[in-house]
Amino acid sequence: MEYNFNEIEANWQKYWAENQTFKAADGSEKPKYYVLDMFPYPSGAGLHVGHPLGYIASDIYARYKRHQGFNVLHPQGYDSFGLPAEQYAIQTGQHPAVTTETNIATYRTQLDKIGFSFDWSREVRTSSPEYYKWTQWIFIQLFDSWYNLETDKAEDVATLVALFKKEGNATVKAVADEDIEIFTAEAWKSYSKEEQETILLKYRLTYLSETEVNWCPVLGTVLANDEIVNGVSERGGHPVVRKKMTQWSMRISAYAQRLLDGLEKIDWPQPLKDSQTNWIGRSQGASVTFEVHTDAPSREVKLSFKEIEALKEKRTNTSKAVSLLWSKLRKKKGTSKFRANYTVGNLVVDYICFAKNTVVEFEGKEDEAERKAAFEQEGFAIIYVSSEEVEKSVETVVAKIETGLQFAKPPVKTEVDVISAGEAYKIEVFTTRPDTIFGVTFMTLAPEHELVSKIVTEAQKAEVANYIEATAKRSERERMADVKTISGAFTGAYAKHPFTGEKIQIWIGDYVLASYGTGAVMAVPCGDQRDYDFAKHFNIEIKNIFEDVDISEAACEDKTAKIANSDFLSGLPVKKASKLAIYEMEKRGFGKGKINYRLRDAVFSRQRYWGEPFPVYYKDGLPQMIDAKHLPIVLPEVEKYLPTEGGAPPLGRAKEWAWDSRGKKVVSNDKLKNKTVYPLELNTMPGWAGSSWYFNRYMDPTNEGEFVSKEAADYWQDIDLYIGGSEHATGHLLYARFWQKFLFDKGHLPVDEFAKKLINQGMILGTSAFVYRISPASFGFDGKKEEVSHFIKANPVFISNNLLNDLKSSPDAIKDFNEELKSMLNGLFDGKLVKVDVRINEIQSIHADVSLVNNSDELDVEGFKNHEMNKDYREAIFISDDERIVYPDNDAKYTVGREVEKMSKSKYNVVNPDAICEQYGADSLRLFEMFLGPLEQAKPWKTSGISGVHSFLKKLWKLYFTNEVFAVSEEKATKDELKVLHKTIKKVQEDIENFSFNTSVSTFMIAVNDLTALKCNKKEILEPLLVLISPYAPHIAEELWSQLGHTSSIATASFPVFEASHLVESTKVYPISFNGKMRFTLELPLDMTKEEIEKTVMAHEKTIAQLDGRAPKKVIIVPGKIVNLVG
RNA sequence: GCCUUGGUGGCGGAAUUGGUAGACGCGCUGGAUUCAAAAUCCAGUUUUUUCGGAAGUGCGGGUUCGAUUCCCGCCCAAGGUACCA
Repeated sequence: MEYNFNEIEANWQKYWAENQTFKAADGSEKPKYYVLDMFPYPSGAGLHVGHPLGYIASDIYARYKRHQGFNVLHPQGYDSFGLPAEQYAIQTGQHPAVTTETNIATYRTQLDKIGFSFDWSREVRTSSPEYYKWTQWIFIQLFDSWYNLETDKAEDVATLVALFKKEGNATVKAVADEDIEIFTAEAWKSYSKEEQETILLKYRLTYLSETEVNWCPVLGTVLANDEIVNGVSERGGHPVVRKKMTQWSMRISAYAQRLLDGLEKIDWPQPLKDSQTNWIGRSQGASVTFEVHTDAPSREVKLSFKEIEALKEKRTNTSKAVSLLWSKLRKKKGTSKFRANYTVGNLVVDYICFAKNTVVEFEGKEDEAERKAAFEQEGFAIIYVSSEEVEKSVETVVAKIETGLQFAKPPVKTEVDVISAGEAYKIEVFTTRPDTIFGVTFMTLAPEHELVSKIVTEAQKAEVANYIEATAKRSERERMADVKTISGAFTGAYAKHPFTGEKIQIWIGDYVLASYGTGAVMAVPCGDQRDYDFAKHFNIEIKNIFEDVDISEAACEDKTAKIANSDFLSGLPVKKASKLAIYEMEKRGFGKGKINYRLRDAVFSRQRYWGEPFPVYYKDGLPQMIDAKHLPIVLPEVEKYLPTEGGAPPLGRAKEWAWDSRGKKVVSNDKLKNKTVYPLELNTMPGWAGSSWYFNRYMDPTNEGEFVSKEAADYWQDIDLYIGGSEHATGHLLYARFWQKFLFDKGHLPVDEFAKKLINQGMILGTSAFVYRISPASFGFDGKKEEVSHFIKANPVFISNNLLNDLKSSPDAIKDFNEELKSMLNGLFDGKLVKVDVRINEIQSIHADVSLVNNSDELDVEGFKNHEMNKDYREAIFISDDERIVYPDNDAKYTVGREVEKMSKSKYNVVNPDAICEQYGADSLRLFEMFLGPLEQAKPWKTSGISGVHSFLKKLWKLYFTNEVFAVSEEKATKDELKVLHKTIKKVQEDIENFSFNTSVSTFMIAVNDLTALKCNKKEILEPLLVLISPYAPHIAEELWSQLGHTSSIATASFPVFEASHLVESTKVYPISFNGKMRFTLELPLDMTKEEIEKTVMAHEKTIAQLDGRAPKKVIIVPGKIVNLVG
């Protein structure tokens, strides 16, 4: 009987579908195992051989786990919202749902042909309303939650409101917007509902905000950072600009630390973990606040930091009163704002109010008279208070100060400006090197920094404005490409060094990014190369604060250098100095330890049609959630899929897109004039919304009451093995982890990481084929110009790859070839050709369809000429390797050039799995894809190799047949046969568990070769062999299994058990090596002692020959392994 | 630049904790079978060689009786990331 794979495979695929062989049972007694592939986006192009690679691997694992007795969940579905269907809709008017449906059908047919053991009863599609109902529900949950840093998890907004009611927001530790104002419980209660809502929006895990987004005008939508490559859109390569828009955002930054920590407990590939780690970008350091002087201050501090400290120490024993009074004064705002411990001249005042030019001093200092004179000279009024009166009644003292202030003069502006501290600006910076604070010699702000316009001096205004304009003009892309050029402008303003009080110039420069940290840096030129370059370029002071380090050429970024010239930090190593610096900053109130993350909140709005609608309507400009029981809010119909003329998203075209809050349903826009009808959100959700939780839906795919039931989630828990591409590292895989953690926090899921183990399958690359066209300019014709160009156009000349390589190798070869070619072509061109001058660098490479090339790289020339994409080459002339013109009736061969590239339609290197299944069978395809190489590695596809695995299957088949008749013997297996079987069991089991599928294919080949050589047809061997092979080649295994007389699927058989006893040997073929090099082998009994081995080896003739009379210095014998003689 | 992964025949790739480098397959060469082709089977296939052997896993060192494997320094390729303070 023939191995008729087409028939066998079709039969078994039908059997599996009809019998639901791979349906996963809920709540089974068996242990669970969840194997998942990243679900595909069903594109119009269908599958190519690269797509199933991961699916085959996971299928092998799933089938293996079933043989091991696990209840395996191995589902599949479609990530069916997406841009291509929408763009197709824009071009053709075809509804994306229709396109998607068609594409899914194609995918399903293709997938079915490969024989996957998917449980299709659990299929999900992100674009189906039954599914996105729950995506919308999760969105509402996020809206209803805030992140409590106290408990370090997401909580219901109700708990936040309760806190506000009780104690205001000063004590609440939450991840929230930056611009939160502090309010008391009373204030909260007094706010209107709208005001309260506006405040709450700043705390919610999904929130509306005016965000600068990546707007792509051509696509008419916002793009995520990972959708932009080199400054242009990933899809289509269109330009991208920054634009401010009101958008939904996800507060993923709240989870930055937990996303980082979680990586430690999951078994994911290191490169993937690393890219998530980099993406989150945690850096530890300090945030430091610098005060700004808008011009050179007259009251420049002349004291060193130590002196100031000494002065403070000297103050009379009033600390209790001092702090008590400060606790009241510090709360004052506006023109009666006070500062403590500020310096005026050489003195440290107790409190100072710059707006009113008044100082408040405690009585009883020994140098009181001196101080009084000094303050008055500087133009300050003085209010004296005593410790006793403060301790008696601090309120009275505050009242007294307030009265005093009323009579105080406003500050006099003198020629040299005073510190305008009443309107003092503060610049907050983030640094990872607080230890280098004494090396700060200037500050740099991003040109977009909001303070720039406020602090710039008159004199510098023009220059700064020019610079800002120049940088704004340059696109993000240009700025990135041009890293070398140093540019910047001086603002004219100065900051005060918080420790030394020294004047520090404030610059702006585009090397500082507005989007990272605070958009401002403290520049330490001696310790940071960019600051160093900037300082050198603009001639700014570079202060060396490192011990014994030469910084005349470059900054010292070495973290082992000791700090010097840094007051109290001098002599300390980096780590200690950092800690101490932070400690001091915190003590003095201008800085604190801080952890900064690069991870930004994720923009969640897309101006597209084909995505999940938001369950949101707007009332008085504030977003309102639609109650969960009215979900799903179904995507409305539109007549066109483009943005509206007014620039609103496509949903702005929908006629039925308003929410009737009384009727609780979506109604026509006409009803908007009614009081209870409100406009619905026009944006849709991004592609990652649906894919961030789908793995949980497979656990309970048809549940209408919950996104997943508690029982299902408790049973299935998480994915045990997740297989997919590494391109999702910072997109899908990060967002999905975020949602999982959120849903875990809210008690909806039992685990906070969704996939225990993840494997990235490598990409299968295409092997493109090239033909080489000689440039038309190489030919000279005798005739009119038009005739010439016509000739060249009609008759392109191609030379073969081998010929091209010959020509490349020597200039003489080209000369000869020119003559040869001229005479050859003149035969065709009636002698009109007068000149041939081939230039190698002008030869054009053109992709040829790989299906036209055979295994020896020879092109089907006629096929190429008739290919639908090669209309211009119908009359082309092909020159073969041996310099002949290729005709169908001669045997001249044209070889193509080969290059490995990404598989893509435009490169004509796509190989379709259907054709392979048709020609060799699905089992061959499956084996071959695994045999290509290690799963995680990128590897080129070469169809030629498939014959190897195909003939292996034929050999396997033959083992079960004698003279074309199925014949398996019941006889007992021999020792040798059992050895082959058990060697195979051991190796295959190890390989599967290590995901080393390529090596198990060769193990099967060895086994079948060995058994063929042994002429083995024993059931005892051949039956378990089928179970071993069935995960890889399930169709042939099922067929032979049933021929053996089994009535149930081989999927129910248990995996053969390895018995070591079959592999026990009595002898060992020892490699005998000399100085570590194997020279010959010697078979010796394993029970020989070291001494006996040495004696036998030394007596051997080859040993004597090798040693050539010398005695070995040393003899190393590892029994059972090796003998090594050292000479 | 930084991070990660890799570098082994003509090609895809094996080599489990340091112990016979090149398994298995493709391709190629020769042979058998055939009217012929396909299919199938057999032998050979790292390089070099004076046919004894010798060299050999990107390069240069090191540890070891012994290194593709471990350590140090470099080169190259692929992927990620980027004025990240």
